Amino acid sequence: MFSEITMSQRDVDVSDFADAPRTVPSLQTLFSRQAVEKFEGGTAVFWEGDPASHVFEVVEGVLRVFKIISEGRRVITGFIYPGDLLGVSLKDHYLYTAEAVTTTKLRRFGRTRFQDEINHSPELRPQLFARLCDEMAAAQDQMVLLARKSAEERVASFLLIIARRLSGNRQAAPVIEIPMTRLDMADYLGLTIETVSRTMTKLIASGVIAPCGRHAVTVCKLGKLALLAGEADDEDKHVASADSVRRAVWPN
Amino acid sequence: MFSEITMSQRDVDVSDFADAPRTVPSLQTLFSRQAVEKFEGGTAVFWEGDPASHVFEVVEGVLRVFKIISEGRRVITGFIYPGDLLGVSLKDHYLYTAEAVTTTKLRRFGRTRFQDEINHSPELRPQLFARLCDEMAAAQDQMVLLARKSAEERVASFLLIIARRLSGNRQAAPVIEIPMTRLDMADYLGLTIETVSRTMTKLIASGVIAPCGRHAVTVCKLGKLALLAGEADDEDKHVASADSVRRAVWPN
DNA sequence: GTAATTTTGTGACCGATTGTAACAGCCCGA
DNA sequence: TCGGGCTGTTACAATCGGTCACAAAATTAC
Repeated sequence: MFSEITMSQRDVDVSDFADAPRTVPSLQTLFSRQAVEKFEGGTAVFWEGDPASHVFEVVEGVLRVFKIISEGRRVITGFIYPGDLLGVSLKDHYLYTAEAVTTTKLRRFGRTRFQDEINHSPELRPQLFARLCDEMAAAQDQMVLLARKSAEERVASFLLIIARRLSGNRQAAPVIEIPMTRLDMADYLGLTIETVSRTMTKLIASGVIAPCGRHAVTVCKLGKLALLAGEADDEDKHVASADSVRRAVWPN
Repeated sequence: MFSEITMSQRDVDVSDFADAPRTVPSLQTLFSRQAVEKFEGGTAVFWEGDPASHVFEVVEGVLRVFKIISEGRRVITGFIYPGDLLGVSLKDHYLYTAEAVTTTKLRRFGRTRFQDEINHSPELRPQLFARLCDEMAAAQDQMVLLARKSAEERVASFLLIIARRLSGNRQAAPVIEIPMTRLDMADYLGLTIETVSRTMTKLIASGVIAPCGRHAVTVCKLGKLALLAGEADDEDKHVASADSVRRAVWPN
């Protein structure tokens, strides 16, 4: 049984698929033969509790992945972008609902067949593993955000997260597309729409970002944004890693 | 590169190690040859940012795994119990600090050698995968807790979580040992020690739990506790899974 | 193209949780 | 056995974000 996981591509190079038809198999090549399916915005791909029959690769569009707890409280655990995998799981049932935010194109793969392919390929396995691990790291960052960050820090963090997603994961792009609604942002950040709205207004007023239509902003002061997001404590961490005194010794 | 993950045993049967010396290799057998190391309470096993040199198996005791963000804000992402793995990662550096809560006994394994063993064993791989997936599911539950649950729901959820850990994962034991401090609980639940204290007092006053020494409580009304934890919405989820109309069709 | 509906923005007020502080209880060593 | 330090508890005030209400803008429907 697989646990339910959503995996982002992150550091996997997509180019080796486009350029080299018969070199090292990648997770992209695995899906490339499958038909592309289209989901309109607001449509569910699968629901929490459904039998976990397939694994998906996002070709185009953005999805939200969420859980509902009693009486309309919703928690979005992540947004899924092109190149990401969706529904990778060892469990028999999906642990969350996946819904298209924008019109989305997906490729589908039978769960059992997917597992077989992964198990039999020494090249694919580490790729899947790396994605799992990245996903776990992202989940931990999200826990930090939800547990200890202020409303302003959360919104700033969110903007940085999607900025990095858009611009091939490195160096945030100047213009950030925000396809999701304020309610999506709120449910992702553990806030209300009003607070998200107010905080966005505040960030605009302080000149950190500038509105760019309804569903996009321009980042004016990237450094300030990163500072507001609470990412300014890297010195401590490097000191920690360099401090060999505090490191555990290996008696073996 | 591996992401940083902490893995719990959950549904892995430990007995096959004790009873059958030479049958299917398990993650336990992998570590069983390694020397046991002892860490006093409050001692760090490794620090966030340290080179990720080893993977650990907890033999005895409880550990906390946490990240620090600027000026003393700490987030505990998980507690590690006997049978759990610690520090499994594809990254070069640990993503969090691991510290003994109580006096702890660990077995250590070189990261590279661990990866090799996993890669070469078709039996071990799914076990590790299953743990990763369980860990991911737990992380998502934690996100739900931090994003949308009230102080009372969080504390109730916490009590249930550790109750299930203690009693072999099924059916909470009547007496729950709580080896961690209020500060640990607070940093795990995204609250302050005062709120944790007040909420515990409230749960005691309402007769849901009863104090049992300083670091343990007796669960008097398990059903009420589960209710307070916000776990009473399973009907909805089963309805969702049965409703095949809403399920995505497979055009292939 | 206009109306209906949804989404977003903004203000006033409210409430849960936090911060501050004082105190009580426990553990440990002197 | 007696402090000293740490952990935990309780009370009260402060605050951040939530709730409520409504207006404006955007999107969709007709």
